[in-house]
Amino acid sequence: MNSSLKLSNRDRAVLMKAPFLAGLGNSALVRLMSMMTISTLPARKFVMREGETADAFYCVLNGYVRLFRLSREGREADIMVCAPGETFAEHLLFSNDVYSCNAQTAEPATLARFDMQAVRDLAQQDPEIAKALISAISRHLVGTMDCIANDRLFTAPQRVANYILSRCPADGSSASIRLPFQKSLLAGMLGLAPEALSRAFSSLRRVGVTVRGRIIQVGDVQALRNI
Amino acid sequence: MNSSLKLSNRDRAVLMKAPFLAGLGNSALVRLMSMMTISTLPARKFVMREGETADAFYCVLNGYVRLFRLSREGREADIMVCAPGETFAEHLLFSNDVYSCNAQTAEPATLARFDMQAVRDLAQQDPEIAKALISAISRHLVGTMDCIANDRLFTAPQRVANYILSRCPADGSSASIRLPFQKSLLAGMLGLAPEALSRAFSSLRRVGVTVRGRIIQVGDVQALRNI
DNA sequence: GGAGGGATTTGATACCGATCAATCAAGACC
DNA sequence: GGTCTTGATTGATCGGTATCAAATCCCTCC
Repeated sequence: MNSSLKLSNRDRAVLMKAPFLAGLGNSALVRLMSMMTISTLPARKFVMREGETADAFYCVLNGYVRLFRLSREGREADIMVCAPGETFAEHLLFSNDVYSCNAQTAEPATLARFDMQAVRDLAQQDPEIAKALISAISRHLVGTMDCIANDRLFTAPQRVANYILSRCPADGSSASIRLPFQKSLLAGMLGLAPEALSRAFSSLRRVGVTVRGRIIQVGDVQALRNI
Repeated sequence: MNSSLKLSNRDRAVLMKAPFLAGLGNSALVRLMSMMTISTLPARKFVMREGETADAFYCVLNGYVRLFRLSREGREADIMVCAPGETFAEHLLFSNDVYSCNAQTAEPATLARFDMQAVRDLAQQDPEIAKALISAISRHLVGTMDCIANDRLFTAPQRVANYILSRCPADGSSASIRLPFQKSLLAGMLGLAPEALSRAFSSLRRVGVTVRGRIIQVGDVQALRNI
């Protein structure tokens, strides 16, 4: 792990466009950015562990981070996957608690780390930052509620179709998208074993979905909506 | 539906202890309470519907409210059940959006209604209220994350055992609890069909769980933890 | 461009929970 | 207290997904 205070231009651009920071004025932005630290991590590196005291939250600048919980027998359940621009664990800011899940990089990743105590103090003073926090946490809540509904309402092929559609341009009859990560990560996001994801893809062939490596081609977007 | 500005003493006590309001100082409290409206609703009454513009959020004062989403075929998936003292839909405060799920009273209920625009204005001025919102939304996020992990890690009997344990005093070898609502509501909360809940209860008999009506008796709390 | 190794796919099987149908218990209401 | 409606249980069956094992693919690194 390499830790520094300096941002690459690419990472800086991601950070400035991150939902958490995007709406902020210059002074709030400077104050937040002056207290953060940047670190570059290898794949499969733990960023936080269930039960540790929650003294920081993070913003993903590059790569993907997987939040998951472990059962007693060691089985893993993904709770959320964070893409570049997304924050995680910021909802523990005012709870003075421990992390309730593990976070692990799914691939080499760059993260910005924010000290809880420092941001807590800022948020108390600056209503703009408080609002940014509300927005970020609200966004996550919407995501997890969607996730519960998807898990409970839809089968594996339907969840996969929903995911593909969410990454397709809304218009057009055919589309081609590229997965930004491994299929096993997508499987976890959708609450599936990798084998089940694979079978779901192949069952979508009959509605015109072709998969080769990370490339997914959709023959008829509208047909996919009806699955 | 009966709408009024007046609170019963009982409802007032619930409101004052609600996590959302509990930490507030007197002036914030007065301002919030002066803008809310109280309504008493019969069972199975819709409070909000998926797709409607989100112009209010609510705090449950009495009864239970079920948040759920519908599939195209009309199947329902519960996303969250709100008990007295809990708020819902407050996470849409800064998103200017539509409700993303339906809310229905599970039994006769009393709710406090807060106008989004009015609270939004208050939250911008009063950091105390902003903090209360962060806490309320964060609490919900923790709940939904737990829900995802439970769904994905545990079988029906395990989820039921977890629920029972969450309502048992931590110490003691035996315990007796009373469900505060119908079993069908509990089934929905746990992502189960009512039949599956029933079977889960009966499978827990062999670890000393006895169910009669709404009364659940646990012979050995520790044994239940190992399931 | 080719080898090596991890990721993905495919097949066989088992388990879990949904669904449908029928019975049973329990409140609610008069 | 008896009827009547609604909620809960039980049984039988089916579909969906996990799991384990083996084969294959793809990507990365040289």
